[in-house]
Amino acid sequence: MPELPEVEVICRGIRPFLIDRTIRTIYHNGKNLRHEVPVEAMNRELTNNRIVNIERRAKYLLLHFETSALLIIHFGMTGNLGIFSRSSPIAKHDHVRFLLDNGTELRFNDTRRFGSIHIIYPDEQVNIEQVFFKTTGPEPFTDDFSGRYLQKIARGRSQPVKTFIMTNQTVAGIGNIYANESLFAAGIRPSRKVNTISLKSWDRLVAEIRKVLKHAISCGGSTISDFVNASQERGYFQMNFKVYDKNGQACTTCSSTIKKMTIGGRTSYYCPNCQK
DNA sequence: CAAGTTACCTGACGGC
DNA sequence: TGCCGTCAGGTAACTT
Repeated sequence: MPELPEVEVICRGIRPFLIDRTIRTIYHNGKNLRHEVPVEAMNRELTNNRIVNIERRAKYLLLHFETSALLIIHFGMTGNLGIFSRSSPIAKHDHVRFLLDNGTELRFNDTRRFGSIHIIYPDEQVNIEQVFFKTTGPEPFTDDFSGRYLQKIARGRSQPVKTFIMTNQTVAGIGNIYANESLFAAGIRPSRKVNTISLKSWDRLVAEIRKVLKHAISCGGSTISDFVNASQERGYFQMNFKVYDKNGQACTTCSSTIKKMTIGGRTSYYCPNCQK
């Protein structure tokens, strides 16, 4: 579920419930995620520690603590965070729960367990960008993400553009849904080789990626099956999908039939008339 | 090195 | 009703 817009929605949703709250107890159901859950380290570093800031970087959520300890959470395909009262029933796949000083709990739920939780120690006063995010590309909304930048790193490569923009080294946060939707908005076929794309098209793609992501955030993200924000409300950007999961349907622009193909192992959708 | 493939895990769905 | 194959928002470790 969570691409950049959904992680941003999670971030904005939990922030008001967590800033200046102190963690009292951490519970783990024993199941590992993509990596081993750092239970010992979390207990030691985060118990009785106050959350001072929460931010998103790429598809990760960063919780900053008073001691400078940092909790980094990735959501994989099905991960999510929610705020619950301590007494509300524990859901299946609630793997980690953080009991706060006001009796509420932050719960990490992840059906498929492709998510991950990392902890960065306060004494590791390293630049997180140069360590944890050293291979992560620019955020889509910053100035270093530009048509010129994409053209430069695409030089000498023959990858399909969809795979290229879904690679987090190229740009952070774009997954399968928003790659498909952005390429439609920019009029570029997902299978198009990156070394055949003009600067003008790269510029247009950058602009459309920003537009699509911002629109999705304003809609509370996309809920395909079960994504909800911190208050258990569904997103509705799926109402605005133009091509994603629209195989066989009429293009909203030209009425041509939307096609489906597999690129880099991921299902891709496009309008054969609007996207060249 | 770039690019393509596979594995990780659970659940939903369609066909038989 | 149930069994089986396929597919799903991601990513990293493989192989080619």
